[in-house]
Amino acid sequence: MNGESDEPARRRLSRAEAKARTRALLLDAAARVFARKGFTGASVEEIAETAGFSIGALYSNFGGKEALFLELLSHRQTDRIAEAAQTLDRHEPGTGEAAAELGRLLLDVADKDIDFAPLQAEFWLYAVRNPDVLDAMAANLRAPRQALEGVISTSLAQQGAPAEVSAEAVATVVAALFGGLVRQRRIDPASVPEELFGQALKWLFAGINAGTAPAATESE
Amino acid sequence: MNGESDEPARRRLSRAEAKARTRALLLDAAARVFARKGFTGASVEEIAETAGFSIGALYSNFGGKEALFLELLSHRQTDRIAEAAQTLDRHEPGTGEAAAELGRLLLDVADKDIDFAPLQAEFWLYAVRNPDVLDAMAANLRAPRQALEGVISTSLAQQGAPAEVSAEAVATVVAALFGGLVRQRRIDPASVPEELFGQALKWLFAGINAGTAPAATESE
DNA sequence: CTATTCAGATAGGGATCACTATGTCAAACC
DNA sequence: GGTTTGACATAGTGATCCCTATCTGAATAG
Repeated sequence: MNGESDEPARRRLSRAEAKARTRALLLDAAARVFARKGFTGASVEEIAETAGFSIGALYSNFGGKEALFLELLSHRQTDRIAEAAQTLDRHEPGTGEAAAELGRLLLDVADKDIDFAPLQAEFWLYAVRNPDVLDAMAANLRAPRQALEGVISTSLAQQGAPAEVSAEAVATVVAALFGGLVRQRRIDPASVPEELFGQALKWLFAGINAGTAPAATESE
Repeated sequence: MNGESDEPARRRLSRAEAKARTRALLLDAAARVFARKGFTGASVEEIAETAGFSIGALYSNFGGKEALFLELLSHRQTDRIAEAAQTLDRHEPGTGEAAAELGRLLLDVADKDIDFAPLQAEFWLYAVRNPDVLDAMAANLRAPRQALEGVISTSLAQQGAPAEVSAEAVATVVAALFGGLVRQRRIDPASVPEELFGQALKWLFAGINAGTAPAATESE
């Protein structure tokens, strides 16, 4: 956009910089307020106030409450899944290291980032209630899901898992388990100790490999 | 068609019977509307109208919108978990029969009972946002969770699983996986085929049994 | 049959909400 | 330096919502 912007020491923010900053602050505030009050429960006034701006600033940067929410839905949805994929990439799954690190990740998501899970739940509810948004959401999720799938596919090959085992299926199971455990931990933390997620993954991968040799009752 | 329990041949409903009927109809309508619009998004007018009554009828039977919601939260929360436990009780887990039946149960919950998962999500969000309700919800979930735990405990013993494996942990994993897969199927049905839940459980239980012999790096 | 009770209907009040019209002041431009 | 532009603030509007006060008519009681 700008051709001659090489000035390092700029004390005052330019117009575009200031606008970008307010946009980002409004998005952060919106994420917090939507997570705490829900989409319908959140008011644009509270969002603007939380960000330190007025309602006018919000409507100057976004089309409205729904547009602001959809912006979050599109861009803040999938960070944590990619994180899990990277963690699995660094260590081989089925080992104690990967299990321990994934346990820590689950605690981070469930306990530290307390707005994350409720916001995801709001996204899911909104998508389920608005079919057009649902398609967009499924499309957004496909990329990080495939990243996870790739990592899992590699691991399965390394471990000598049966060829019939679909990496996509395993990725879906891992993601569903992660989300389910995060939610359960918010209700009853004691029932989801730090090691549980890693332990479950150990069981899962061990079971996949164990399925190679023995004659199963079913042929699929 | 008359109830033979009390007075035979009563064509008109007594006062108490009519009131109980109205209450039940209002609760059904509330479950539908809350699931489709969310707690804040649902209006008492729409709930009353859906049930075929007026706003006055609603306030004559319940303390208000929140009381109505909490009544649902307390009584309609845990039916499906108990169902899963019964299914697991009829067949041994790890077998094809149990897997197939649980797959069918998941499809029922995800596809047929389209209001179930959104309503559960609303319950979860409300509980997360209201700590006192959260405790009550955790207490409500404990009973069916222990039923599931009991079934799993028996199965683990039958299969000769390692003694260190906690039935509570496995029950938590199974429940979290179930919920996670139901939600994922609502977003992208193709990614959660009918057999996936049963397949994942097969893997899980096979992995638990496989874990008997080898020396694990961790021990707790 | 008359009186009483009460489930449910109706109407309205007070508050909140999303959004808009308009104003203001500093940055960008000539 | 004067003009224009545009980011953000302020005030107001119509709609909606939860809840309450009041009313009606039928089921119960005497």
